[in-house]
Amino acid sequence: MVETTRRQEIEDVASSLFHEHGYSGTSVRDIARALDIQGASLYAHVASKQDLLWSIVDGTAARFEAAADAATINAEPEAAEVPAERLAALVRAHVGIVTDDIERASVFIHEWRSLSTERRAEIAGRRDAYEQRFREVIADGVGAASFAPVDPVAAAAYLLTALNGLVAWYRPDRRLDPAALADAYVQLSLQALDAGMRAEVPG
Amino acid sequence: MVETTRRQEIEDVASSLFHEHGYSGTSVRDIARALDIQGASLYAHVASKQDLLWSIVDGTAARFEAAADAATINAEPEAAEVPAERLAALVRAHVGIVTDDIERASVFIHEWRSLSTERRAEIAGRRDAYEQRFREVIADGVGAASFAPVDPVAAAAYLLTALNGLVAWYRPDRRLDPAALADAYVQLSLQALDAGMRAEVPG
DNA sequence: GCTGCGGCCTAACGATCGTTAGGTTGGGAG
DNA sequence: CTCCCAACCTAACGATCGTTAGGCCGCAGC
Repeated sequence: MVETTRRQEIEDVASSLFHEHGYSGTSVRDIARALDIQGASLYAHVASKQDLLWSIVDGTAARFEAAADAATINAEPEAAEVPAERLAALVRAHVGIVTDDIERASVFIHEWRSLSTERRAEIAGRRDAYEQRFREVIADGVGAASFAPVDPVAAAAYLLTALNGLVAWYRPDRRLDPAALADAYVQLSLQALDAGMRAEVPG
Repeated sequence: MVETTRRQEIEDVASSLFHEHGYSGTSVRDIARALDIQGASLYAHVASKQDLLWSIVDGTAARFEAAADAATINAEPEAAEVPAERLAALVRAHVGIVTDDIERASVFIHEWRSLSTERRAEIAGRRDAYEQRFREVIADGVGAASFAPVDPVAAAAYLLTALNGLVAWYRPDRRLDPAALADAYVQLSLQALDAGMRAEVPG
């Protein structure tokens, strides 16, 4: 059986509602109603509505970061030197986190702006550091002429917003399961940088 | 001199605030404060807060549709048959509308979910029809083997969310003006479908 | 059998929400 | 000079907001 604490249930329900109606579009009483309890009863488990948002955003940020860490480390040593391989691993990791829990990912991607000033600043920094990983791989690939010459900042933003856009349309179904989706998104992302044949015909 | 009605001013201010804090995160009194008037005074110009959102969303939807119409018509006749050219025109038109008024575009892209049920349904339909244009061009290109074999639904969603993602990060500056940005985004989008060399080496 | 406690309750607080009602002002048209 | 009308005002409405205070209940451990 699955051990699910009440706090986790609350965060699940909150993620779902924040995903559907946004943070300011969701009231504490809305969350409570979905759990069949009174609004005030939530405060036995949660310090504030902000605290709830922070738990979801911070936890999801950590999962993105951990997945990116794993993607850059676990590859075979020689693959770590090929920009296309490194980028493919980053894209696959990102898509994996998104499809694994669309609602939490959506809250992280869209609702972090509703955080308090200091927390919003922290998340902004962590997001920038995360995006920097993409910029560096792209810049490496451009430098090695295995990618087409593109502005790494614009290209990284292009790729990441495309991946994040998944939360706006993807729903798990049989026609396109998460594995096939990840394959398609890796293919599109590598091709966007004109990777693939370039690596084989240098000069 | 520019003829600016009070109603337009209000919509400008509302677009800016909806863009920054979201529809439910913005109060009528917030909008009024930015105009240096009282909240209740807004109702001399606006039927309701929802009406304001609808004006912005509906108007921006119309601008996207008109730009896509123009992009598919005004090209030279022979270019209209080349999927890569048609897609490039669609991408350039879309990026143009976004960069021309980031705030309104952002409200259209993100806040249409806050519309009332019937209006949300209408916009959902128009968005789907708009996305369908991308799907058809992609399917044509795949069928003609000028694009790599990809799922047109996933590819169209990938492209459109990448373009829409502009509102999350792009700010007009000198380093990357709208024209250069559009060029970069057209390049990335065409390459994502592996267009370009394929058209030259058929079979 | 008592204690502790997680989990939930009702009642209420001050603030803010979208919106309505009714009145005042200033400048342009007849 | 008079009239009109867009633009804005103050005051207030009922509803809902996030949150606090204080109490009740059932169950596990000593």
